Amino acid sequence: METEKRRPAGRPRGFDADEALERALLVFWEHGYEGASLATLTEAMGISTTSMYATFGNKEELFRKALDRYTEGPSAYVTRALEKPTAFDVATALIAGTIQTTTRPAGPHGCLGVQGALATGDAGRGARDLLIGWRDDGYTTLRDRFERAVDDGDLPPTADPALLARYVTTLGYGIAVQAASGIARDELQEMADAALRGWPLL
Amino acid sequence: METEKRRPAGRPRGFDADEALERALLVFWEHGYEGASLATLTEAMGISTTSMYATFGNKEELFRKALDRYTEGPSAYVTRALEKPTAFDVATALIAGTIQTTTRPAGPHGCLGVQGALATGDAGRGARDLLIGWRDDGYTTLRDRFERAVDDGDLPPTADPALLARYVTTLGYGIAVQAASGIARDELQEMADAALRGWPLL
DNA sequence: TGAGTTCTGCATCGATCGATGCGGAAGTCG
DNA sequence: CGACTTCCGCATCGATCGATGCAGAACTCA
Repeated sequence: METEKRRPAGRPRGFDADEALERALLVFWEHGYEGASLATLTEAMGISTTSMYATFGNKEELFRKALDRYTEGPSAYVTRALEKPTAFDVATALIAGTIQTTTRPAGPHGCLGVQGALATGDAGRGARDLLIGWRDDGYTTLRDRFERAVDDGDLPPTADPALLARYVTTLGYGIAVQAASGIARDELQEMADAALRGWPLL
Repeated sequence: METEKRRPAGRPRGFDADEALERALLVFWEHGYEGASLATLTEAMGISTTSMYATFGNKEELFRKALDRYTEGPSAYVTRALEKPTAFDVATALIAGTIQTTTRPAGPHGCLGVQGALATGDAGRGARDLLIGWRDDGYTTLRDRFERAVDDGDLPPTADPALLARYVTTLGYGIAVQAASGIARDELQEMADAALRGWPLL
């Protein structure tokens, strides 16, 4: 196979698409899908609307790609947390990661997966449904992880993986809302420590 | 004082302002501040934009009044919950009320105070800040209630009222997000029961 | 009845929304 | 070089945004 990177014919792109997407992600994260206008987005990305449409398709596709980048970037703590050895460690790392990510001193407060498009008009329905699916994927993955923990004997047989996953995600979404309101990181972490003290809620 | 209701001079209003506000509330609740256009609002209210502006001021004022109506209507369970005899009863009633209100079979799912304007553009900043204040008021009132519970000996002296209030509100916001995603009422209630099993988180 | 007040239907405002057409610039090829 | 491909700056599209001017309708007063 040709690993050789041949430059494609035609005029090369005058900007870094990855960096432009990162800028777009930050705008969507801070203002939400509907609150982020094309003008605001393209200005932050440093490109014209023409280049944006040529490179990313349209606003909804741009949002979709920004969400993917969010999942693999700021939200990568989720994947790492799921690999922790015990269910308790998973839950603890998940909540800690949520708090860290939603209260970064530099960068938007809150979670893109929550505030990106929670309630929208017709124009934002695509983004809203996309985020509903995104959140549901997170829940399902976490539930599966807890089911495995029951099978492994890490969690007692009486534990309810679906309930535990619902609890942890609920806590995470609630933290995201608190963070969007500007609540401090330390206060949220103290609360979260207490919230997981009764784990696994039996 | 004159209790006699004199009809004001001039042409009387051709619609019920209270009912129009209720309709507007439902639209804001479902689509959020930015997602609710004037056209959508006035169509649901059954009046013209002229009448809307004459009666309610502008879109932001309309939202403000809709939020007040929300507080005294669908969200009135908060006031009732705070009057419960014990802190545990307060927390339980608060969460149960949240679940009931955010998952009404008829009517929008979720909480206006959360999804009304969580992340917005410049145009929605007023509504966003209004809701931040609304949520903060709820937190403060709840914290005060828990402080009273400590003073009364209802909660142990080691209990942290601020932490408990932060926990209950976080749970409530998380439930609101789950409800906006369409999660069923029963599942949320089971989860909430388990979440309050460790009360008061010591 | 006539003066004064208020409400409403219609038309429309400038601004912004997301999205596109076009022609020239900037490259890779033979 | 000349042919071909791609990208970008500029202008602009129709639709919708929130908001208003105006004239007449509908009412209370004296």
